[in-house]
Amino acid sequence: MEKRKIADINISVECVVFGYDNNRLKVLLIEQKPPPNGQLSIDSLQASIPGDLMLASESIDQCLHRILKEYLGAAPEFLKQFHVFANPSRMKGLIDKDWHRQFRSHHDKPVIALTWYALVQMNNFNPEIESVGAKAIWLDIAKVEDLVLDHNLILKKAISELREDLLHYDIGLEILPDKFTLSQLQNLYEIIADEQLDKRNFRKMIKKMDNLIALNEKQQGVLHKPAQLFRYNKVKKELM
Amino acid sequence: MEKRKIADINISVECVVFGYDNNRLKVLLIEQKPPPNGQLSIDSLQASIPGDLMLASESIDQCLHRILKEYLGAAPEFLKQFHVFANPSRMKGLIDKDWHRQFRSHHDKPVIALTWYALVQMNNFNPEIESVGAKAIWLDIAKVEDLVLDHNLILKKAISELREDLLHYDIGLEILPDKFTLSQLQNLYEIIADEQLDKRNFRKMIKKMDNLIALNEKQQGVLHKPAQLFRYNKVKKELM
DNA sequence: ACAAAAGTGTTGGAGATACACCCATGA
DNA sequence: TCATGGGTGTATCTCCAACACTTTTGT
Repeated sequence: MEKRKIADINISVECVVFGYDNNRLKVLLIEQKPPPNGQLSIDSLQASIPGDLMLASESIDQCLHRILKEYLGAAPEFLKQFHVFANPSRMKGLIDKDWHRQFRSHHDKPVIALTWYALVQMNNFNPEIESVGAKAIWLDIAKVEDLVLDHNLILKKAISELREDLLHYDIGLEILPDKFTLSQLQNLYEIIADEQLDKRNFRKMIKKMDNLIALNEKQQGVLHKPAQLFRYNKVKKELM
Repeated sequence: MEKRKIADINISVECVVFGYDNNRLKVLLIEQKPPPNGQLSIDSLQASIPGDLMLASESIDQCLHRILKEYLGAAPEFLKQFHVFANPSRMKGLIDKDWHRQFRSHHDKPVIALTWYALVQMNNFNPEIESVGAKAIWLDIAKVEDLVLDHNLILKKAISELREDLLHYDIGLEILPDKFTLSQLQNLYEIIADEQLDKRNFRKMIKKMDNLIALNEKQQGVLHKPAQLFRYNKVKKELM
């Protein structure tokens, strides 16, 4: 084989984590804290999607789980890889390069990002704690502003992937609290599908699911007729 | 940031190229020729999917196009990225390692494969020529045997991806010759979907496509009633 | 005339859509 | 008693699936 120079690049793993609370679809974002040594040239710190470069000691999967452990405390059950971001211009601007040097690596190697999205029940995870050097926050997806690098694009693509997956997986099982009302479930579907649904038709549709269980229990403390609570009968499904 | 060792890996780009001929779905495979210096420890050379490591001088896209140029002579119009193969065991066996050292790189770094599939009109490409050090052949997908590394898995995943995409893209437009009969089109759909279709229902379905044009032309030299020929009205579609 | 594939419509059923009123609770 | 969201059934329409015979050509 002729002599040739193989590309020297880094791999990053990024995971868009979705949660649901108070009738809003939320995404987990990381705000880095400026380091004490103060070498930082970035004025206003933009938030990022949880992620990191893959380390020499780990596989892709291990890297993904390390990231989730760090920011969520544990790995969610629902994880799906959805895209590769390899556009050379994804880390072009000076601010992006500063951010990357500061929080990821001093190398200037190109980075190819492998991206997953995760669905979590927000009450089972408590990332509101501040971890070392970073703060995790849940933000309404409608209120996300400028993120670092191409993370807005990654988020956008994750949402569109989630939308496509809406009818293929039991999204509600993964993201709703253990007990929920049918209106909550419908609201979740409406947010993800980005369209209004007819209440009666929606109920006909979801009542075909045989893993949806009606409980002998009702909402409490609401200003109207209390809704019946439901839960999912959790059956493990295989993801690819 | 603490000191930490970033993973040192290589990226490979692999492209499963599908063609259609004589009522058979075909895939382009590469048979490497043993090099003259004879350092090869591999007895029977297995075929591989066209691909290569990404080089330092190129982007992912450039790498993909270099590979397609080398084996096809040109880049197909339809290209879709479909998966990332990063399982550490994908290059585990001794034969795999030998093959990789011989034809890809002497490094023993882990390789993450980014995979595309392509659809081509076989009569517009002529890869039957022998390029330097390798021979390209079209093989009926039903007759593919052992490939190198995890390329059987990559092919299998490509086929299942193609199957899922069958109803979302005009597969026939990309892969059939310019003029074709409705029976050819139906046969193509049947091979990909792996099920028999009803002729009348199929025609009802595909005649909804407004980019399918009936020609004033018929098949020639067949032993039965000659079929009408059709073509697609090519309208550029955007892939993601 | 025969062999071989081309070409062509209708019907029934399932599933999706559209739509409006009464109910239970807390304030 | 009022405000709020919870809960329910029917009629229509659209789409899909099943199904068989006639036509045109070459030999």
